[in-house]
Amino acid sequence: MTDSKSLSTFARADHDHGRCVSGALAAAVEVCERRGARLTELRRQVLELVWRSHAPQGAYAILETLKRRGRAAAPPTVYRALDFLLAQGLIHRIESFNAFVGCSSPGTRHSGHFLICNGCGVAAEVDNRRIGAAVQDSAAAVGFKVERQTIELTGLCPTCQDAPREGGHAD
Amino acid sequence: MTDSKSLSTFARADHDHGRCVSGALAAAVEVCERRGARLTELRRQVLELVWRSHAPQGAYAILETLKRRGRAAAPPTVYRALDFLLAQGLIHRIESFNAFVGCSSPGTRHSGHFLICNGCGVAAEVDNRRIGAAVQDSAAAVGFKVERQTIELTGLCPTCQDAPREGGHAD
DNA sequence: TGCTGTTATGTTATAGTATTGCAAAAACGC
DNA sequence: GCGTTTTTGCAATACTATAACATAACAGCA
Repeated sequence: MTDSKSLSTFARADHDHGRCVSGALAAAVEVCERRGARLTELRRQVLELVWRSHAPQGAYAILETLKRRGRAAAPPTVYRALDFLLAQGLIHRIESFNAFVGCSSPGTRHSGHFLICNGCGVAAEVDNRRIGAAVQDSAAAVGFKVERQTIELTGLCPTCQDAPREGGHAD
Repeated sequence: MTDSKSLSTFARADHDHGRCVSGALAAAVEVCERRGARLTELRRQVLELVWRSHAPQGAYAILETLKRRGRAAAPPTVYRALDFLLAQGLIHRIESFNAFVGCSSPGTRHSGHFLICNGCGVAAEVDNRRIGAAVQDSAAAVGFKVERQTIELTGLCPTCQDAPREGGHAD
């Protein structure tokens, strides 16, 4: 009996990740189209790299990969693309890791709450009304007006609890 | 009708901050004594500087102030002192600001949840059972074992809502 | 007191993360 | 096509954090 919903459950290593990526790209095209925002080739590539894994990716890791793929780039190039994607709600920033992860339900209204596994590095986005309600309540009690929520829970996912040494970092 | 408790409400600019500082230092002495941890002069100074304001302080700001007070220091000096204070639960790290703030109830069991004002920069620590419960619940629903919580809500404190342009950053 | 193991601090260098400022190029509206 | 706006390229620099090794301070004890 819970009203929590896992938007992207902890993916097993053997899941078909290609579908995650293509789904995310398709959703991004759709969202940007609807808003008249320009999903340029660079931005599309960066989004794809963020989605490379369910583990949050650092900006410089993305930069390196871009370069290896033949696209000359400097830090601002990547950060600007990331800023765009953040603004469109296509990715989230994980503050406690200085890294970025794909949004599992772009276009819908939600504040990202994350479960991040210390074993495999995967970040799962959850949407739980009770968290949002408790948070709003707590803030309202002291007259605080919330603009942005950063809720990041680190720990161990089910798989890594069972096999603490086998999880391996999902890169 | 709420079970939330503000550990350090949004302090008015005119509050007697000296009492905040001396109280925090006294509590730190007591906590360290009890645990056989060594609150050295350097660590005491750094703790005092973290408590300089209710706005989170960056490591390099602390470093600069230390230097200006005649204590030669390099980054590792400050970071090591901060690590010690974190380990003793005397300060908290605000991930979304890369900064540190004094713990308002050192020695007691709690996971720091913060309300951070974009106007004056002040961070207030709140302890709300419902947030903790909702969070645990949400994690348990997918079999996740939480080790650490990062909960940071940014927005506007009551004062800065009333006078959006007068708040001024509390340094 | 002096020895010794441990903890804390000093110091230099470097790694990692992010932004500023300005110039060139591409896309858009007309 | 032409002027405007947006995006990207590029170089420099700012900000945040740690590694590695040397020295100093401290605690317990012979």
